[in-house]
Amino acid sequence: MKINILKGMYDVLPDDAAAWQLVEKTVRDVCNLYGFGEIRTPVLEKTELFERGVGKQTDIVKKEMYTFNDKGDRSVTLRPEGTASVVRAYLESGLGAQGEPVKFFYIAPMFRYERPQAGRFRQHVQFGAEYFGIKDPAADVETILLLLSIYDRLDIKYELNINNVGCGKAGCRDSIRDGVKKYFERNLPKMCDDCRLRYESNPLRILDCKKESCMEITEGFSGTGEISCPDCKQYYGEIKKLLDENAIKYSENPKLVRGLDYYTTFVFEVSASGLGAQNSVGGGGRYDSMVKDLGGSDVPAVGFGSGIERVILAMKSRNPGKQYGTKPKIFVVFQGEKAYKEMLPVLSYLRNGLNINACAVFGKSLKAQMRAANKSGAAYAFIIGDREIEEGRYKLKNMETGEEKEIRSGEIENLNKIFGVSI
RNA sequence: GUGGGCGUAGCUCAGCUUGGUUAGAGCAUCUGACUGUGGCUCAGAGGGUCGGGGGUUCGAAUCCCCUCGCUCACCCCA
Repeated sequence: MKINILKGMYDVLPDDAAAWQLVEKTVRDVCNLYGFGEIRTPVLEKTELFERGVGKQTDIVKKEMYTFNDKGDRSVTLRPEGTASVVRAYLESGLGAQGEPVKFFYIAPMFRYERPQAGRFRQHVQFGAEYFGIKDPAADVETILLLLSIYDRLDIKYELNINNVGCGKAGCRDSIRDGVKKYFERNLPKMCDDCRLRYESNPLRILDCKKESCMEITEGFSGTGEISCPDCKQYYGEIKKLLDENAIKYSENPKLVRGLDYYTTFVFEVSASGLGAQNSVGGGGRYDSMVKDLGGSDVPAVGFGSGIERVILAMKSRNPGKQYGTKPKIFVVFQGEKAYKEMLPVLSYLRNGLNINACAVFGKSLKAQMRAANKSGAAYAFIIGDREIEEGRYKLKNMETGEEKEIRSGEIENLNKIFGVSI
């Protein structure tokens, strides 16, 4: 009986792995340039970490977590998002104790129990960055610059949306919530069932409703930022000014609300095309109260997360058919018993001695080996036959032009010079 | 959790409406033409529990019921 993969999971096969490696390398390179250090946290954490960090009222915590009891009867959860774990590690490591800013990045799998669809999985990999210890609009903008630099290098076309969702202080968020409720109060009978529920549980989410009837009503809403406290307004205004000064294009979306409760004042979302019904490749914002909520001191922070599957979808839709993998340089083919014995030593020498990407197949006729060489896309076929061995030479065939040249067996190390093979 | 679409060869699919020889095609694979040389062409070959179970029928890929899976969308997110 064949066992197949779990719903919402996928295997990355070699052809795709090349694209993954490119994304991962780009993330590491750019994060290093920006002074963010890699952090690797466990996949499994105490359930409470996410309940407190992400928020008990969020969909993620309420219905999407892979939660179970371990053998010690502790409730544990497969990480559904990156920030809470990083905050936990930040506190546990004591790296913030000197009061210096701390900058982390990660590339890590996340788990959410949802119904899969295009661009959405139960296990997906996010890269993200978290910037602790500085509350200054420049830090927010620098974080955005980091994310957009990665997208630029990967040749993704994107749009940046930003909003001010207010902070937790001095009734700021509360007044926004009240303002939203007040605005929708009269129209409530005309709105969808979901929104009527949201009105009580999480009024801000009404702004995000995609039902046409609700959107029409939302149209006239001034936006969350208008109602926020003076501090938030000022901070948000400075971010916009810095974005302008740094020539970062963005759209203000006064209705942008993120599904995670921990964001304060500034949120952003980056959208791209080619992701099915989804259009968000990455998002983030400021979360100035989470460190304290998780038992630390009052440390401000800003960060983002971005889904690698969606990044790759966006890359592919922008460059259809592009190959990210490498092809063998030399395909070694043989004919005869003596040649068979010489195969592995020759391959080893090409690979380990000359550092050439070399391949071969066994148990096939010469013709079949040549077919395999052709299919592999190798630049050269290196032909070893008993005849060649007796005469102390090999043949090297250019697979593109069909041209064949000879090389004496003692001079393989001169492949470069003799044939102009670029290695 | 809700709703639509789809499960036939390794892959992409036709056949199903109106049940009827050994279930097809393209691509891929293998072999040969070319006995030591790939791509192009031609000839041939292998490969199927028709997702699974039950029912109707002389007869089911085809009709009915159940079930499993995939997929897209909603909700929400990356």
